[in-house]
Amino acid sequence: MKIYNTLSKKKEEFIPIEEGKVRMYVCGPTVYNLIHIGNARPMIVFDTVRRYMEHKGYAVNYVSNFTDVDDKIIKKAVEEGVEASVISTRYIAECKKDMEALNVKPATMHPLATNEIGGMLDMIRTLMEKGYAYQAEDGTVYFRTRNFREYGKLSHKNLDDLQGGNRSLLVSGENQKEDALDFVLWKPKKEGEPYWESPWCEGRPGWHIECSVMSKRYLGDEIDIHAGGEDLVFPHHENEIAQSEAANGKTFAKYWMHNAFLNIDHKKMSKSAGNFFTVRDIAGKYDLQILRFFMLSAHYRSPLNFSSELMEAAGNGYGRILNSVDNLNFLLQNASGREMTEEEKNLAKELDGFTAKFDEAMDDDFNTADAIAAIFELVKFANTHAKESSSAPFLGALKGRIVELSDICGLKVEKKEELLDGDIEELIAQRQAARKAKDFARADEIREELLNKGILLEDTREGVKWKRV
RNA sequence: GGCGCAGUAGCCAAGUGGUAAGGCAAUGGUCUGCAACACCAGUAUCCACCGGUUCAAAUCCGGUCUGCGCCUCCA
Repeated sequence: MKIYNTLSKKKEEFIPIEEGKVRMYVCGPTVYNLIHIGNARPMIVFDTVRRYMEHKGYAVNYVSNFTDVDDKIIKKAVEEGVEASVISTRYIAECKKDMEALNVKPATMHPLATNEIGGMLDMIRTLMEKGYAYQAEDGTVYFRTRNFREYGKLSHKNLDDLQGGNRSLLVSGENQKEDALDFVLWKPKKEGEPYWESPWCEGRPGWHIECSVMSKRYLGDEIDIHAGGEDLVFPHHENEIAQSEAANGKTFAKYWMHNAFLNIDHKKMSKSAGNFFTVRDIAGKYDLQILRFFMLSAHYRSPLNFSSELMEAAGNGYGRILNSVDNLNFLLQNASGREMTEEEKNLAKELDGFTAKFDEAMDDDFNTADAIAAIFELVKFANTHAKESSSAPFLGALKGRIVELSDICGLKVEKKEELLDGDIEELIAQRQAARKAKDFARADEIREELLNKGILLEDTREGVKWKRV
């Protein structure tokens, strides 16, 4: 299995630190509002990475935080006149609802920054003892960036270039810093803000320290994979590396994975530009499984544009898979339980070819677009070979394989059993009678009536099928 | 200004040295009372443009144009 590592800018063979186990940390959202569809991309992508690794037999310890102390949360709390924790608790609950609807598995552990303050104080203390941090007059604790020799190794930036780019910082009043590149580990509280006691001042942690601490606590000093959106490469992940490696004296993470952005009108989403959708907005218009399918239909390291046209197309494509499974279920209802014929046995053997293509795609840095192509080829194979006369074991094998591969992508392809209302069954029977009597006008009238109730009829060789639309 | 990514059919999107996957849309056909679903068929002599390397390039190198991202909170 190969993974593109931002650190080396190359695809590298994945070798876990501990055989059979994967320790993985994914930076989670700041919970000051409903999550937007851009937040959903890393959730979906890295959930799929996790599912594939589990499919390959790894025990994955997957940790993803919620940042629940932050300026934006405090601002919202002030606006509503409530405690910051009221805001964060509310949006963590809403985020979990969205994740479930996206079929994103809960992490092994979802730590909260505010529960980890003690660990942050310990790490900051260690950094100060080692000379990597210092306290300014106002109590702020800064990381001494120049002391970490490898600073810039992830984002491939040169310290002097950064110095130039940040020139404005030097004159913006942060002159208590020794160096413009230094970043905050701990900052003093402002009036009305949540705060914690510390050896330096009553205050709260900087943004970067929480991930270093939570990763260390739940996964250890060295982990296999650290992941997040590409905008986190600098400064967030770069700073995490500096803090963790300076404090622990060990390599922080072996593989760094970053997803590209989800764009709207080929531009990054932003509230000010007005091109901004929450996951909840989209859920009102589409099944969120379609959003998941849409995101996996492109490579995670490529920018992906979002539009209603593309969602329609994705919905149609995803519907093709659902339709195939639905058809197999329909055939299975009356299929013979006899053994597979020789011909069926030979066809069943071909199923492994689709799995091989799927695995090959996923092994190559999680090429979900290619993996989904393999599922489509499998769907076509199933549609071509599944017949009314097929045996139940054969049909079951076809369906099982589609469901298995789709499930690795986190795509639900089997509809729940739904019972028809007695009225609707009666209408279908009336339409069949009308058709038999060649009263097609009446038959079409009934079909139209059912369509208006959201029931779409299909007359197949095997009988009348229906589905909700 | 510095660093980096991308440009493949109407649309989306794989493919990174050996002669263009897959999906959506559209067309013709089979099936159907008609539809829908499904299946079959054809559909890019060519991968932004210009030059170069090679027996061979969409794939490597150089340049041009265009779009985007990071350097500041951000998935």
